[in-house]
Amino acid sequence: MIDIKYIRENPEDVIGRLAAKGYDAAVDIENLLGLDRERRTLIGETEALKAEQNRVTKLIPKYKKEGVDISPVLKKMKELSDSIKENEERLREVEDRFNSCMLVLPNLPDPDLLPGGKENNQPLRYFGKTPKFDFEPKNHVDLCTELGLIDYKRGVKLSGSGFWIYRGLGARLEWALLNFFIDTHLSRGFEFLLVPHMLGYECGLAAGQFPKFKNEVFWLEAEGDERHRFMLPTAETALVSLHYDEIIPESELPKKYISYTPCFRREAGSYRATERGMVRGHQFNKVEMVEYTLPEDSDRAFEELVESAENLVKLLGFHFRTVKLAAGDCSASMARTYDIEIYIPSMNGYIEVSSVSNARDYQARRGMMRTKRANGKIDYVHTLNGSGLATSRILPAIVEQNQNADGSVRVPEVLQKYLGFDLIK
RNA sequence: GGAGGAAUAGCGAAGCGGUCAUAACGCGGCGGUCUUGAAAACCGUUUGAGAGCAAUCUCACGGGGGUUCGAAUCCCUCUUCCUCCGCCA
Repeated sequence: MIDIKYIRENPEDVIGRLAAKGYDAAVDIENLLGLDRERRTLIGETEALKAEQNRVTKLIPKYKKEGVDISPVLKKMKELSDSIKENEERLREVEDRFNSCMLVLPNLPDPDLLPGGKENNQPLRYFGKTPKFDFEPKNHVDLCTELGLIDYKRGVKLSGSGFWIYRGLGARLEWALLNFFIDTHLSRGFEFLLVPHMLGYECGLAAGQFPKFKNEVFWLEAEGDERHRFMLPTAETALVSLHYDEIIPESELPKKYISYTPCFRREAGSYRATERGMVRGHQFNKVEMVEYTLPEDSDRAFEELVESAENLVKLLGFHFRTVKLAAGDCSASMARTYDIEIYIPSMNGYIEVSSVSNARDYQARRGMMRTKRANGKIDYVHTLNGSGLATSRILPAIVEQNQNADGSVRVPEVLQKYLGFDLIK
């Protein structure tokens, strides 16, 4: 959520910055400010009525004691009570509309981002060298199938399109990757959490994924179950809701968390050849990093998170690049995002393996996540998140970038201690 | 699944239709007095949200609704926790 006070005082700036995200907010903002005025007027009126009600209510027992006839007072009070109820009903209606307007407004992008979409993303730095092959390299789907790492057919048999099964060395490679990620994060001071894989609605709301992406997740329905639960689309949803409605003492910040979870997404997988295989599925494994910081520390924390993600890809020995996203390519909740993109030979291009973002106070406002300063002042915290990493694109990259002419695949050095061998054949 | 009980500030807990939510009382935290320092003792202080330039006002006793002039207190409903019984990997 954007600060309503900021919107009130700088509507032009808000409209301009959201335009950079490709979001035309002019009508929304005008509408919102109208509702805001209406809302505040109603609050003022209602509170004056309530103050009067409270004042007289305190006098009634006194009157009773003195034996005064209070029936005319009670009659007036009944009228007062009725008009308060009437006002409150109107207020609730206005506030409902106001809140839904507030909730759909995306976060403001940082001013230094280029406006526009993907085409304006800026690569910041490159690592490693483009792999060269003196043979015709195979794509990861063929490699994984031939080496028996992934069983695509039976995954589809069990659950339908968009699911696969890791088996044998493939399952071990997957597990080794996850352990490597977790161990590396642990050495950098993250706390490791294993969270529920199904979450209540308010988690998605705080993270900023709902109401917009309500239809992008898998909902669970059970007879007689009042609680609306969904399979989490990323551990970010859980980790960002961890401190929902809490005030964290300044001394406990920053909080640095990682979690491993499968991620469940409905997004219809593309059938383009370039996105075959495990690049986009309904379920994939990911280690997620989430950090809560003081507002003034979030820029530094952001650079650290980017570096944490880069470090993993670097240690795996990949050729990759880090890209600063244009405003329009950042997701709705985020003020800035850097993607780490890895080179996939069969696509002759880069695909995202990690996305690191700073939400600033956008998620904190939605989830009432605050900090109390040593001097007693209460501030919203900043939340940041980044994948560190999703395996579904790392494993294809490993088999493609590390393939040999005979169809075998070299195991990255950092994974060898988890697997106990250096070649998959 | 069945039967009971409970939810009040950081924690424990009192209040059970109005004069105790400016939330008693206790613990903890913070500041101070005393002390070479500490402990003890004593004194003070310690929830958050919203409206308003401000004075000030409003809201919150697990969530939501209702009864009433007035609800922490009565009623309905949901959630969570505890005790007992049943079932179960």
